[in-house]
Amino acid sequence: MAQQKHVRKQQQSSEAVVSEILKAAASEFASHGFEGASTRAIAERAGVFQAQISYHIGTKDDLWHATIDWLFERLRNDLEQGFADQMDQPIDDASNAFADIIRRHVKHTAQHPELSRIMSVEAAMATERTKYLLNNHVKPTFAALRLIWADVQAQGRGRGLEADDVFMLMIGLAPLPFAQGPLMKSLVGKDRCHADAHADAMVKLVLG
Amino acid sequence: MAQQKHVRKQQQSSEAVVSEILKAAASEFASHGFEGASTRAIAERAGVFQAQISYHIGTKDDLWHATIDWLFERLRNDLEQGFADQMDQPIDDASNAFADIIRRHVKHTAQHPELSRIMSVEAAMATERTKYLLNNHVKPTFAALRLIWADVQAQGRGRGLEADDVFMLMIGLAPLPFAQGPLMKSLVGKDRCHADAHADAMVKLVLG
DNA sequence: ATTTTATTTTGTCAACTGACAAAACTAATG
DNA sequence: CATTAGTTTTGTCAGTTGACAAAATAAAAT
Repeated sequence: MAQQKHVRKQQQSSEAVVSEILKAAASEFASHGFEGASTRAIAERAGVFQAQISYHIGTKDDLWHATIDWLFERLRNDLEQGFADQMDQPIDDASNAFADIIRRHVKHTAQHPELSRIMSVEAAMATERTKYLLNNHVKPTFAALRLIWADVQAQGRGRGLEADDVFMLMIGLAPLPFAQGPLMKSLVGKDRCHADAHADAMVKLVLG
Repeated sequence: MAQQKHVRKQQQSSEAVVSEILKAAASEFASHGFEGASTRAIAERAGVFQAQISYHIGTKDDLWHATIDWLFERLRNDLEQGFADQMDQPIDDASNAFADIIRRHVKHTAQHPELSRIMSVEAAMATERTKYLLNNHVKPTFAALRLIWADVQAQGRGRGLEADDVFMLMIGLAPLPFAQGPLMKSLVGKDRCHADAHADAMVKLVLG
């Protein structure tokens, strides 16, 4: 029973450690919710000590906020290009631009379902965390989308849907096959869980 | 500091106690997930002692299963009438029958959002609990719906949607304004969170 | 009225949780 | 090299958790 002391790891850059922690935290928060996730499990998954979370980030609450910021930044980076394309030709073909955004969004939730999962867990609760999510990330993002959707409507496209309807579809329907994969895969045809197919279905539903 | 001893409660029927516990459990599981919910909080909310959960129901896992069974039974009771109507006139007007089911379902999720919340939390995880949910409740329910949807399609209705698409809409979209109320109410117009309006929107989306 | 059964109430336990202090170590700085 | 700052590792703490045993009480059965 030789007490195998931890061999001290080659010291990584601080950012690398933080990044590992955030990645692990996203995963754990997504699976178990804020209260069900344990900082110890997060640390273990990240391959670091629990105390390193305190050191690099702070409390569990701090960790949650840092994780959310990180996840939304990644989402924004993925959507950004769609927005940029739209800015170049604001009047021209808004519905194509919007279709592109939907596709990017679906693709993103397929590759990174954690954010959607965390949101759906938190959205039920009306805590300070929900407010943070809403005010700092969701509202600003949708404010931008609203402008584009107005252009879509001005083109006579969008099947008479209001912007709010579209938001609900994007929040609720886009991530469904991925964020709730284990349930969906057994319930519906698994082709429905492929990102491209689902994106096409979404575009068709929203834009006709 | 007179130690205020608990005055023993007038003994209730066993079923009444169990029912209080299940109601409280649904609420807590919905808000905090399986692992985040504590049996102590559930007991307190139900107005009973923690040990009474062990006595009447068993472990936390037993409690979760009992809660799910209870919630699904209530859902089935609410949908049942729609099914029954459909059975009486199997060929006649399937799309009206389906619209009725959608409306009942939306209404139910509005009045009792707990089940949808629990499902969306569990669906992410692929645990034994997810399997239980799926095999014992979700699959059987949707098997029945599938038959009716086939009739709808035979009538040339249903906007070309496949049964799987409709399931996804019902699982993901129907509960959205209620199960994720705190987020939705601040994001979209709050009229969108009224059961009837949302039911109409759902019917329109699915049946045109 | 006495015994038996059903339920409630109190109390305890080991395991786990978030937080942090202190020590040990590494890498940069002078 | 000596010092300092940055980071990792170990260890500890009070509070919470699920589970259950034991005692106390109520209701039912005899």
